[in-house]
Amino acid sequence: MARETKRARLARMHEEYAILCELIPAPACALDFADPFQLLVATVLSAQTTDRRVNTVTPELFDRFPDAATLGRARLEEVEEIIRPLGFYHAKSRNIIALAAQLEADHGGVVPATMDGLTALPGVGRKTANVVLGNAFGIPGFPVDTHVLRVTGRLRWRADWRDAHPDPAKVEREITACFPPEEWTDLSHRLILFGRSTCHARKPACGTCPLADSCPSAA
DNA sequence: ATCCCGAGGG
DNA sequence: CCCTCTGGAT
Repeated sequence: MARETKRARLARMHEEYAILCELIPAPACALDFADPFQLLVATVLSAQTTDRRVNTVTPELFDRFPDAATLGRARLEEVEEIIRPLGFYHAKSRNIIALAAQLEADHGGVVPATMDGLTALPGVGRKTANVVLGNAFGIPGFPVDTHVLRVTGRLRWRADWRDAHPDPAKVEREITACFPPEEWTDLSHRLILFGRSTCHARKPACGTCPLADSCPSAA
């Protein structure tokens, strides 16, 4: 196959995104918290876990520790007990307590609506920050997680698709340059769901994949 | 077995 | 660049 021109690749990206929009009808955020603080904590907890399981522990967690002031002063063991089913519970408990304490100290418990403010908090990287910015504040962002890295690589949506360990921030810049800001959050979400449901890490379901026709990596 | 909407640390 | 943190669902 001849080398794809930049223009052709951009057209393919938009076509494939349109197909994903049909494939995944409801792009609602699974972590649906109106309160930015609770969304932030829930998003931190969702690392290496499913949103469904996070939602099983958050009612009790936020019933006891509804805000930064209370969670920041929580006993470690008490938090551990509540979030134990998530796995990584020891590290995560320390993380969210430290996060809440820092948030209380630096911002009076109010979640900052900026990338710099969010990523300065312990346990918050660009991925988490972008999720919070998008879902709590309506600020366009493109969360890049392992699914997004894998899927954009396989689809060759980025120039460095050969790189086994791409820089997430670089991927974020590269992909957002190809879509209007109002589509970033939705695009990321759909790529993640697509990666989970079809474009698996080890055994991608190319046989039933709706993008197989145009995917350069399809088996 | 395989995977789960990461981030910090060495 | 690697590693670790962890339990539950499928």
